[in-house]
Amino acid sequence: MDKKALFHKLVSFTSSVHRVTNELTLNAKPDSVTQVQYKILEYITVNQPVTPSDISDCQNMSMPNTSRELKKLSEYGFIEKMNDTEDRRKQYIRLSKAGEIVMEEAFAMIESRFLNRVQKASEEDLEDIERALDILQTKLFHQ
Amino acid sequence: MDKKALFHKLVSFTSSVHRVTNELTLNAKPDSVTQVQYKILEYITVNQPVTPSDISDCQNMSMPNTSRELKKLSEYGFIEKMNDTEDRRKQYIRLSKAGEIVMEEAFAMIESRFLNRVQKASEEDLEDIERALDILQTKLFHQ
DNA sequence: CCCCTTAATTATCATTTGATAACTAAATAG
DNA sequence: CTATTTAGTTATCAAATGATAATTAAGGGG
Repeated sequence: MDKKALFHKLVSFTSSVHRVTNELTLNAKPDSVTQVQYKILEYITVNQPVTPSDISDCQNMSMPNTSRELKKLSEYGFIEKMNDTEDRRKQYIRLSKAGEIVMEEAFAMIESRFLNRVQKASEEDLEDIERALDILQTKLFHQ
Repeated sequence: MDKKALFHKLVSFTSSVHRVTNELTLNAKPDSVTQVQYKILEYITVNQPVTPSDISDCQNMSMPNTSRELKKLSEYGFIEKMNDTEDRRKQYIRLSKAGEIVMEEAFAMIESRFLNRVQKASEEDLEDIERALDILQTKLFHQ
């Protein structure tokens, strides 16, 4: 296998993924939060509960900036902070009820655009897509 | 096929793609350009020649901002603008020699990280990956 | 020709994001 | 018990990005 060719295929693939992700999520984000804040909310939604350090690592932003954005999200009422009972330096962050509602709305919009995109796909196509997602997830985009 | 389940699979998949892309491209970008400028260079690299309007559409940034960043990239000597001979409003943009060198370096770094990531993959795995990329590209992330 | 549209530019301003230093408080190692 | 490390915060500044209005120049339809 020509790994160089595979690499180039990956490059144009990721570029497509980014473009389509942009299309699907366009304006899905509520106006009340910025792009970075939305990314944080998305991360929390999928991984909650998370600590500020987790967010800092995974979104690669510095702790001070992470802390600032979390403070805003907390002020807007989209997240809740809880202290760890064992290590009192740590916090656990979850979506609040309002945060859940906001993210459900965003995801509903994204989902409807996704459905639109696969509208014409046959049952077989969908199964191919699912298999392909699984393969790439486990063999290439793991961890 | 449960499309809702497929959608959720897609969500975590795209999140993985973004995470891995971040890992692979971390610090690959030359310090001389900003994140947005690098994204533009990447887009030009893969799709050249492109017009400012193409860039504006695909990176969804406004024309004024696109124009500003292209001007900077041009001043830095990374791109070249050529006029369309038929429609003299249009421009075609390509990487300059310097731009090619810079992007080759960036891609070399990304590629070596990619190779590292698929180091342990068998020949069969690689073929699976390639097939999966093709399937998703044509059936889901097309256009 | 005139009007409307398209492609791109310039200028300007507000907002977001990134980076850094200095700090508090709790845990942990010696 | 002290020193160091870890988790998180606050404040502040600089830079990057986004948004908008006004402009130039060319193409296209009537």
